[in-house]
Amino acid sequence: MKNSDKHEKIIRAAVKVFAKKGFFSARISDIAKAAKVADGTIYLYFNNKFDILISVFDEEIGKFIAQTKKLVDQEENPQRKIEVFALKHLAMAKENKSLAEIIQMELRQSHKLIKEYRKTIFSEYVDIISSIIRQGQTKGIFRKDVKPGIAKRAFFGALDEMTRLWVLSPKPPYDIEDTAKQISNIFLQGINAV
Amino acid sequence: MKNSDKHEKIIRAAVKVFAKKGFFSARISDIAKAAKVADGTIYLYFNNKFDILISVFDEEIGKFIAQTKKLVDQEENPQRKIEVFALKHLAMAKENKSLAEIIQMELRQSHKLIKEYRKTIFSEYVDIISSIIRQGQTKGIFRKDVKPGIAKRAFFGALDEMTRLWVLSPKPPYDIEDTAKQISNIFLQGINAV
DNA sequence: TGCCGCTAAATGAATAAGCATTCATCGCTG
DNA sequence: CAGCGATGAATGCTTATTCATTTAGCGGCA
Repeated sequence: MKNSDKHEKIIRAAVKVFAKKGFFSARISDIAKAAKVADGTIYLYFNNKFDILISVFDEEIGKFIAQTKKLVDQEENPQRKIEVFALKHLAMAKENKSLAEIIQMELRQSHKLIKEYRKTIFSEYVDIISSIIRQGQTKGIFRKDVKPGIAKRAFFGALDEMTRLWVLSPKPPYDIEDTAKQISNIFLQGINAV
Repeated sequence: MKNSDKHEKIIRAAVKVFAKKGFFSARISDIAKAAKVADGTIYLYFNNKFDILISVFDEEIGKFIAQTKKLVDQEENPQRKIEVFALKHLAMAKENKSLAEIIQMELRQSHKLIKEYRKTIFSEYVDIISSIIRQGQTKGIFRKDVKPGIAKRAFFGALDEMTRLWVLSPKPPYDIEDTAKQISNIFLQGINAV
Protein backbone atom coordinates (compact mmCIF):
# COMPACT_ATOMS: atom_id res chain seq x y z
CA MET A 1 0.00 0.00 0.00
CA LYS A 2 1.44 3.33 -1.05
CA ASN A 3 2.22 6.18 1.31
CA SER A 4 -0.09 8.62 -0.35
CA ASP A 5 -3.04 6.34 0.18
CA LYS A 6 -2.80 6.27 3.96
CA HIS A 7 -1.95 9.94 4.23
CA GLU A 8 -4.99 10.81 2.17
CA LYS A 9 -7.23 8.42 4.05
CA ILE A 10 -6.20 9.86 7.39
CA ILE A 11 -6.71 13.44 6.25
CA ARG A 12 -10.14 12.61 4.95
CA ALA A 13 -11.11 10.83 8.11
CA ALA A 14 -9.77 13.69 10.20
CA VAL A 15 -11.86 16.22 8.32
CA LYS A 16 -14.98 14.26 9.18
CA VAL A 17 -14.09 13.68 12.80
CA PHE A 18 -12.92 17.23 13.47
CA ALA A 19 -16.09 18.55 11.86
CA LYS A 20 -18.26 16.37 14.02
CA LYS A 21 -16.56 16.76 17.37
CA GLY A 22 -14.23 19.70 17.13
CA PHE A 23 -10.46 19.45 17.40
CA PHE A 24 -10.18 19.11 21.16
CA SER A 25 -12.94 16.58 21.62
CA ALA A 26 -11.81 14.47 18.69
CA ARG A 27 -9.82 11.42 19.74
CA ILE A 28 -6.91 10.08 17.78
CA SER A 29 -8.59 6.72 18.08
CA ASP A 30 -11.72 8.20 16.46
CA ILE A 31 -9.70 9.32 13.48
CA ALA A 32 -7.88 6.01 13.32
CA LYS A 33 -11.14 4.12 13.37
CA ALA A 34 -12.67 6.33 10.70
CA ALA A 35 -9.59 5.90 8.52
CA LYS A 36 -9.49 2.17 9.24
CA VAL A 37 -5.91 2.19 10.43
CA ALA A 38 -4.32 1.55 13.81
CA ASP A 39 -3.83 4.45 16.22
CA GLY A 40 -0.06 4.15 15.90
CA THR A 41 -0.17 4.32 12.12
CA ILE A 42 -1.26 7.92 12.30
CA TYR A 43 2.10 8.77 13.86
CA LEU A 44 3.91 7.36 10.86
CA TYR A 45 2.34 10.10 8.75
CA PHE A 46 1.87 12.98 11.20
CA ASN A 47 3.92 14.28 14.08
CA ASN A 48 1.03 14.81 16.42
CA LYS A 49 -2.63 15.65 16.64
CA PHE A 50 -2.16 19.32 15.93
CA ASP A 51 -0.09 18.51 12.88
CA ILE A 52 -3.10 16.71 11.43
CA LEU A 53 -5.21 19.83 11.76
CA ILE A 54 -2.55 21.99 10.16
CA SER A 55 -2.21 19.52 7.31
CA VAL A 56 -5.94 19.65 6.73
CA PHE A 57 -5.70 23.40 6.31
CA ASP A 58 -2.55 23.29 4.21
CA GLU A 59 -3.76 20.74 1.78
CA GLU A 60 -7.41 21.62 1.45
CA ILE A 61 -7.61 25.40 1.71
CA GLY A 62 -4.77 26.03 -0.70
CA LYS A 63 -6.54 24.18 -3.47
CA PHE A 64 -9.70 26.15 -2.91
CA ILE A 65 -8.03 29.56 -3.00
CA ALA A 66 -6.29 28.69 -6.24
CA GLN A 67 -9.58 27.67 -7.82
CA THR A 68 -11.27 30.87 -6.74
CA LYS A 69 -8.48 33.01 -8.13
CA LYS A 70 -8.67 31.26 -11.46
CA LEU A 71 -12.42 31.72 -11.76
CA VAL A 72 -12.23 35.38 -10.85
CA ASP A 73 -9.43 35.98 -13.34
CA GLN A 74 -11.56 34.63 -16.14
CA GLU A 75 -14.03 37.45 -15.73
CA GLU A 76 -13.42 40.89 -17.16
CA ASN A 77 -16.00 43.00 -15.38
CA PRO A 78 -15.29 43.83 -11.69
CA GLN A 79 -18.96 43.52 -10.84
CA ARG A 80 -19.09 40.10 -12.40
CA LYS A 81 -15.92 39.14 -10.52
CA ILE A 82 -17.62 39.96 -7.24
CA GLU A 83 -20.59 37.81 -8.14
CA VAL A 84 -18.39 34.91 -9.12
CA PHE A 85 -16.46 35.16 -5.88
CA ALA A 86 -19.63 35.03 -3.81
CA LEU A 87 -20.98 32.10 -5.71
CA LYS A 88 -17.76 30.12 -5.49
CA HIS A 89 -17.48 30.80 -1.77
CA LEU A 90 -20.94 29.57 -0.95
CA ALA A 91 -20.75 26.67 -3.36
CA MET A 92 -17.63 25.41 -1.69
CA ALA A 93 -19.31 25.58 1.72
CA LYS A 94 -22.17 23.51 0.39
CA GLU A 95 -20.07 20.94 -1.43
CA ASN A 96 -17.52 20.54 1.28
CA LYS A 97 -19.53 20.99 4.40
CA SER A 98 -17.16 19.27 6.78
CA LEU A 99 -14.23 21.38 5.73
CA ALA A 100 -16.32 24.53 5.94
CA GLU A 101 -17.30 23.53 9.43
CA ILE A 102 -13.70 23.07 10.49
CA ILE A 103 -12.74 26.42 9.04
CA GLN A 104 -15.62 28.02 10.89
CA MET A 105 -14.71 26.42 14.20
CA GLU A 106 -11.06 25.70 14.40
CA LEU A 107 -9.49 28.50 12.44
CA ARG A 108 -10.74 30.81 15.19
CA GLN A 109 -8.90 29.23 18.07
CA SER A 110 -6.54 31.38 20.07
CA HIS A 111 -3.63 29.04 19.42
CA LYS A 112 -0.68 31.04 18.15
CA LEU A 113 -0.09 28.92 15.09
CA ILE A 114 -3.73 29.20 14.13
CA LYS A 115 -3.60 32.95 14.49
CA GLU A 116 -0.63 33.08 12.13
CA TYR A 117 -2.44 30.82 9.76
CA ARG A 118 -5.46 33.02 9.68
CA LYS A 119 -3.37 36.04 8.97
CA THR A 120 -1.40 34.62 6.08
CA ILE A 121 -3.78 32.25 4.35
CA PHE A 122 -6.88 34.33 4.86
CA SER A 123 -5.19 37.51 3.81
CA GLU A 124 -4.42 35.90 0.51
CA TYR A 125 -8.07 35.01 0.12
CA VAL A 126 -9.73 38.28 1.12
CA ASP A 127 -7.16 40.22 -0.84
CA ILE A 128 -8.76 38.80 -3.94
CA ILE A 129 -11.73 40.97 -3.02
CA SER A 130 -9.79 44.14 -2.29
CA SER A 131 -7.95 43.91 -5.57
CA ILE A 132 -11.24 43.59 -7.44
CA ILE A 133 -12.47 46.68 -5.61
CA ARG A 134 -9.37 48.63 -6.57
CA GLN A 135 -9.78 47.63 -10.20
CA GLY A 136 -13.35 48.86 -10.12
CA GLN A 137 -12.33 52.12 -8.51
CA THR A 138 -9.70 52.71 -11.18
CA LYS A 139 -12.29 52.16 -13.87
CA GLY A 140 -14.61 54.60 -12.14
CA ILE A 141 -17.26 51.94 -11.52
CA PHE A 142 -16.90 51.84 -7.74
CA ARG A 143 -16.98 54.72 -5.28
CA LYS A 144 -13.56 56.14 -4.50
CA ASP A 145 -14.43 56.81 -0.85
CA VAL A 146 -14.81 53.12 -0.10
CA LYS A 147 -11.75 51.75 1.68
CA PRO A 148 -10.86 48.43 0.05
CA GLY A 149 -9.38 47.19 3.33
CA ILE A 150 -12.68 47.60 5.11
CA ALA A 151 -14.97 46.68 2.24
CA LYS A 152 -13.16 43.40 1.60
CA ARG A 153 -13.83 42.34 5.16
CA ALA A 154 -17.42 43.46 5.06
CA PHE A 155 -18.05 41.38 1.97
CA PHE A 156 -16.12 38.39 3.19
CA GLY A 157 -17.83 38.63 6.57
CA ALA A 158 -21.24 38.63 4.94
CA LEU A 159 -20.41 35.46 3.03
CA ASP A 160 -18.81 33.86 6.03
CA GLU A 161 -21.89 34.46 8.13
CA MET A 162 -24.07 32.81 5.50
CA THR A 163 -21.69 29.88 5.54
CA ARG A 164 -22.13 29.64 9.27
CA LEU A 165 -25.84 29.27 8.75
CA TRP A 166 -25.22 26.36 6.39
CA VAL A 167 -22.92 24.71 8.86
CA LEU A 168 -25.28 25.02 11.81
CA SER A 169 -28.40 23.97 9.97
CA PRO A 170 -28.97 20.44 8.84
CA LYS A 171 -30.26 21.76 5.53
CA PRO A 172 -29.47 24.98 3.69
CA PRO A 173 -32.41 27.27 4.48
CA TYR A 174 -31.68 29.37 1.41
CA ASP A 175 -30.71 28.51 -2.12
CA ILE A 176 -27.00 29.01 -2.74
CA GLU A 177 -27.39 30.93 -5.96
CA ASP A 178 -30.12 33.20 -4.67
CA THR A 179 -28.05 33.98 -1.63
CA ALA A 180 -24.89 34.68 -3.59
CA LYS A 181 -26.83 36.93 -5.91
CA GLN A 182 -28.57 38.82 -3.13
CA ILE A 183 -25.40 39.42 -1.16
CA SER A 184 -23.30 40.52 -4.12
CA ASN A 185 -26.23 42.63 -5.26
CA ILE A 186 -26.46 44.55 -1.99
CA PHE A 187 -22.71 44.91 -1.84
CA LEU A 188 -22.39 46.10 -5.42
CA GLN A 189 -25.15 48.67 -5.11
CA GLY A 190 -23.45 49.70 -1.87
CA ILE A 191 -20.12 50.45 -3.47
CA ASN A 192 -21.30 51.59 -6.88
CA ALA A 193 -20.30 55.06 -8.00
CA VAL A 194 -23.36 57.26 -8.47
CA MET B 1 -17.52 37.59 52.30
CA LYS B 2 -20.74 37.50 50.36
CA ASN B 3 -21.63 34.92 47.75
CA SER B 4 -22.00 37.36 44.94
CA ASP B 5 -18.45 38.55 45.35
CA LYS B 6 -16.84 35.19 44.65
CA HIS B 7 -19.19 34.35 41.82
CA GLU B 8 -18.42 37.64 40.16
CA LYS B 9 -14.69 37.32 40.76
CA ILE B 10 -14.59 33.87 39.22
CA ILE B 11 -16.58 34.92 36.18
CA ARG B 12 -14.30 37.86 35.61
CA ALA B 13 -11.21 35.74 35.97
CA ALA B 14 -12.65 33.12 33.64
CA VAL B 15 -13.31 35.70 30.95
CA LYS B 16 -9.67 36.66 31.00
CA VAL B 17 -8.32 33.15 31.09
CA PHE B 18 -10.65 31.79 28.41
CA ALA B 19 -9.81 34.74 26.19
CA LYS B 20 -6.13 34.13 26.56
CA LYS B 21 -5.98 30.37 26.27
CA GLY B 22 -9.29 29.23 24.87
CA PHE B 23 -11.75 27.07 26.75
CA PHE B 24 -10.03 23.73 26.29
CA SER B 25 -6.54 24.86 27.10
CA ALA B 26 -7.62 26.89 30.09
CA ARG B 27 -7.08 25.05 33.36
CA ILE B 28 -9.34 25.34 36.36
CA SER B 29 -6.27 26.13 38.40
CA ASP B 30 -5.52 29.05 36.05
CA ILE B 31 -8.94 30.50 36.70
CA ALA B 32 -8.65 29.85 40.42
CA LYS B 33 -5.32 31.58 40.53
CA ALA B 34 -6.59 34.55 38.54
CA ALA B 35 -9.62 34.83 40.82
CA LYS B 36 -7.44 34.37 43.92
CA VAL B 37 -9.48 31.48 45.26
CA ALA B 38 -8.72 27.81 45.75
CA ASP B 39 -9.43 25.36 42.97
CA GLY B 40 -12.14 23.71 45.02
CA THR B 41 -13.93 26.97 45.67
CA ILE B 42 -14.87 27.20 42.04
CA TYR B 43 -17.02 24.10 42.47
CA LEU B 44 -19.04 25.79 45.18
CA TYR B 45 -20.26 28.27 42.58
CA PHE B 46 -20.24 26.29 39.36
CA ASN B 47 -21.04 22.70 38.52
CA ASN B 48 -18.11 22.17 36.21
CA LYS B 49 -15.80 23.85 33.76
CA PHE B 50 -18.34 24.04 30.98
CA ASP B 51 -20.85 25.61 33.34
CA ILE B 52 -18.43 28.49 33.84
CA LEU B 53 -18.36 29.14 30.10
CA ILE B 54 -22.12 29.05 29.84
CA SER B 55 -22.43 31.42 32.78
CA VAL B 56 -20.09 33.84 31.08
CA PHE B 57 -22.37 33.88 28.07
CA ASP B 58 -25.57 34.06 30.08
CA GLU B 59 -24.53 36.89 32.26
CA GLU B 60 -22.51 39.01 29.89
CA ILE B 61 -24.16 38.71 26.50
CA GLY B 62 -27.67 39.28 27.80
CA LYS B 63 -26.73 42.66 29.20
CA PHE B 64 -25.20 43.71 25.92
CA ILE B 65 -28.19 42.77 23.77
CA ALA B 66 -30.51 44.69 26.06
CA GLN B 67 -28.34 47.79 25.79
CA THR B 68 -28.26 47.57 22.01
CA LYS B 69 -32.02 47.23 21.79
CA LYS B 70 -32.52 50.25 23.97
CA LEU B 71 -30.19 52.42 21.90
CA VAL B 72 -31.78 51.36 18.64
CA ASP B 73 -35.26 52.03 19.98
CA GLN B 74 -34.34 55.59 20.80
CA GLU B 75 -33.81 56.38 17.13
CA GLU B 76 -36.66 57.14 14.80
CA ASN B 77 -35.07 56.83 11.38
CA PRO B 78 -34.30 53.27 10.17
CA GLN B 79 -31.09 54.43 8.55
CA ARG B 80 -29.96 56.01 11.77
CA LYS B 81 -30.90 52.81 13.63
CA ILE B 82 -28.56 50.83 11.39
CA GLU B 83 -25.73 53.24 12.07
CA VAL B 84 -26.29 53.09 15.80
CA PHE B 85 -26.32 49.30 15.74
CA ALA B 86 -23.00 49.17 13.91
CA LEU B 87 -21.40 51.64 16.25
CA LYS B 88 -22.60 49.89 19.37
CA HIS B 89 -21.43 46.52 18.07
CA LEU B 90 -17.92 47.66 17.34
CA ALA B 91 -17.69 49.78 20.47
CA MET B 92 -18.51 46.80 22.62
CA ALA B 93 -15.81 44.73 20.92
CA LYS B 94 -13.30 47.44 21.68
CA GLU B 95 -14.33 48.04 25.26
CA ASN B 96 -14.73 44.43 26.19
CA LYS B 97 -12.06 42.77 24.17
CA SER B 98 -11.77 39.61 26.21
CA LEU B 99 -15.46 38.88 25.99
CA ALA B 100 -15.47 39.64 22.27
CA GLU B 101 -12.62 37.20 21.88
CA ILE B 102 -14.50 34.47 23.70
CA ILE B 103 -17.59 35.04 21.60
CA GLN B 104 -15.46 34.87 18.46
CA MET B 105 -13.75 31.66 19.49
CA GLU B 106 -15.92 29.64 21.77
CA LEU B 107 -19.41 30.36 20.54
CA ARG B 108 -18.42 28.56 17.34
CA GLN B 109 -17.59 25.22 18.87
CA SER B 110 -19.50 22.21 17.66
CA HIS B 111 -20.70 21.36 21.16
CA LYS B 112 -24.45 20.82 21.11
CA LEU B 113 -25.19 23.24 23.91
CA ILE B 114 -23.15 25.93 22.20
CA LYS B 115 -25.00 25.37 18.96
CA GLU B 116 -28.31 25.86 20.74
CA TYR B 117 -26.94 28.92 22.38
CA ARG B 118 -25.91 30.45 19.13
CA LYS B 119 -29.29 29.83 17.65
CA THR B 120 -31.34 31.34 20.43
CA ILE B 121 -29.22 34.17 21.77
CA PHE B 122 -27.81 35.24 18.44
CA SER B 123 -31.16 35.10 16.73
CA GLU B 124 -32.42 37.60 19.20
CA TYR B 125 -29.52 39.86 18.37
CA VAL B 126 -29.54 39.70 14.57
CA ASP B 127 -33.30 39.97 14.54
CA ILE B 128 -32.87 43.52 15.73
CA ILE B 129 -31.40 44.15 12.29
CA SER B 130 -34.08 42.39 10.30
CA SER B 131 -36.83 44.24 12.08
CA ILE B 132 -35.14 47.55 11.27
CA ILE B 133 -35.00 46.48 7.64
CA ARG B 134 -38.69 45.61 7.60
CA GLN B 135 -39.56 48.98 9.10
CA GLY B 136 -37.56 50.70 6.38
CA GLN B 137 -39.23 48.62 3.70
CA THR B 138 -42.67 49.53 5.01
CA LYS B 139 -41.75 53.17 4.90
CA GLY B 140 -40.52 52.77 1.33
CA ILE B 141 -36.96 53.74 2.26
CA PHE B 142 -35.41 50.31 1.66
CA ARG B 143 -35.68 48.11 -1.42
CA LYS B 144 -38.51 45.63 -1.25
CA ASP B 145 -36.55 42.91 -3.06
CA VAL B 146 -34.04 42.64 -0.22
CA LYS B 147 -34.74 39.63 1.96
CA PRO B 148 -34.44 40.72 5.59
CA GLY B 149 -33.34 37.22 6.60
CA ILE B 150 -30.36 37.36 4.31
CA ALA B 151 -29.56 41.04 4.70
CA LYS B 152 -29.48 40.82 8.47
CA ARG B 153 -26.80 38.16 8.26
CA ALA B 154 -24.82 40.04 5.68
CA PHE B 155 -24.73 43.11 7.88
CA PHE B 156 -24.03 41.22 11.06
CA GLY B 157 -21.34 39.19 9.29
CA ALA B 158 -19.62 42.33 8.09
CA LEU B 159 -19.49 43.69 11.62
CA ASP B 160 -18.44 40.38 13.04
CA GLU B 161 -15.54 40.14 10.64
CA MET B 162 -14.33 43.57 11.65
CA THR B 163 -14.55 42.48 15.26
CA ARG B 164 -12.38 39.52 14.42
CA LEU B 165 -9.75 41.87 13.13
CA TRP B 166 -9.80 43.74 16.45
CA VAL B 167 -9.48 40.55 18.38
CA LEU B 168 -6.57 39.19 16.37
CA SER B 169 -4.63 42.42 16.21
CA PRO B 170 -2.92 43.86 19.23
CA LYS B 171 -4.19 47.29 18.24
CA PRO B 172 -7.27 48.29 16.28
CA PRO B 173 -5.96 48.99 12.78
CA TYR B 174 -8.97 51.14 12.01
CA ASP B 175 -10.87 53.72 14.00
CA ILE B 176 -14.09 52.32 15.43
CA GLU B 177 -16.28 55.19 14.35
CA ASP B 178 -14.88 55.38 10.83
CA THR B 179 -15.37 51.67 10.42
CA ALA B 180 -18.92 51.69 11.73
CA LYS B 181 -19.72 54.57 9.45
CA GLN B 182 -18.15 52.98 6.38
CA ILE B 183 -19.86 49.64 6.88
CA SER B 184 -23.30 51.04 7.58
CA ASN B 185 -22.81 53.43 4.68
CA ILE B 186 -22.09 50.65 2.19
CA PHE B 187 -24.93 48.58 3.57
CA LEU B 188 -27.41 51.43 3.52
CA GLN B 189 -26.60 52.45 -0.04
CA GLY B 190 -26.86 48.76 -0.87
CA ILE B 191 -30.40 48.38 0.40
CA ASN B 192 -31.72 51.87 -0.36
CA ALA B 193 -34.73 52.12 -2.62
CA VAL B 194 -33.87 53.96 -5.83
C1' DT C 1 -17.42 43.09 76.76
C1' DG C 2 -15.27 38.88 75.93
C1' DC C 3 -15.58 34.01 75.30
C1' DC C 4 -17.68 29.66 73.31
C1' DG C 5 -19.14 26.70 70.10
C1' DC C 6 -21.69 26.10 65.85
C1' DT C 7 -22.31 26.44 60.92
C1' DA C 8 -21.10 27.36 56.40
C1' DA C 9 -17.49 28.70 53.36
C1' DA C 10 -13.02 27.90 51.71
C1' DT C 11 -8.99 25.23 50.99
C1' DG C 12 -5.76 22.33 48.30
C1' DA C 13 -3.82 17.73 48.30
C1' DA C 14 -5.30 13.36 46.64
C1' DT C 15 -7.83 10.78 43.27
C1' DA C 16 -8.98 8.83 39.19
C1' DA C 17 -10.11 9.05 34.45
C1' DG C 18 -8.99 10.24 29.89
C1' DC C 19 -6.15 10.07 26.09
C1' DA C 20 -1.87 11.38 23.16
C1' DT C 21 2.04 9.10 22.18
C1' DT C 22 5.38 5.23 22.13
C1' DC C 23 7.46 0.95 20.98
C1' DA C 24 7.98 -4.08 21.15
C1' DT C 25 6.17 -7.16 18.10
C1' DC C 26 4.01 -8.84 13.90
C1' DG C 27 3.49 -10.29 9.19
C1' DC C 28 3.71 -9.21 4.45
C1' DT C 29 6.58 -8.83 0.25
C1' DG C 30 10.25 -9.13 -2.78
C1' DC D 1 14.56 -14.46 5.35
C1' DA D 2 15.54 -9.39 5.67
C1' DG D 3 13.44 -5.16 5.89
C1' DC D 4 9.80 -2.18 6.50
C1' DG D 5 5.19 -0.66 7.21
C1' DA D 6 1.56 -1.52 10.38
C1' DT D 7 -0.32 -2.66 14.78
C1' DG D 8 -2.55 -1.74 19.30
C1' DA D 9 -1.66 -2.53 24.14
C1' DA D 10 0.96 -0.20 27.61
C1' DT D 11 2.75 4.05 29.41
C1' DG D 12 2.73 8.18 31.65
C1' DC D 13 1.20 12.73 31.89
C1' DT D 14 -2.29 16.07 32.46
C1' DT D 15 -6.13 17.94 34.89
C1' DA D 16 -11.11 18.06 36.31
C1' DT D 17 -13.27 16.97 40.32
C1' DT D 18 -13.75 15.46 45.17
C1' DC D 19 -13.64 15.65 50.09
C1' DA D 20 -11.35 15.57 54.67
C1' DT D 21 -9.76 19.30 57.05
C1' DT D 22 -9.26 24.18 58.28
C1' DT D 23 -10.84 28.81 58.88
C1' DA D 24 -13.97 32.67 59.60
C1' DG D 25 -18.13 34.74 61.01
C1' DC D 26 -21.81 35.11 64.13
C1' DG D 27 -25.12 34.77 67.84
C1' DG D 28 -25.92 33.74 72.49
C1' DC D 29 -24.48 33.67 77.18
C1' DA D 30 -22.16 34.85 81.51
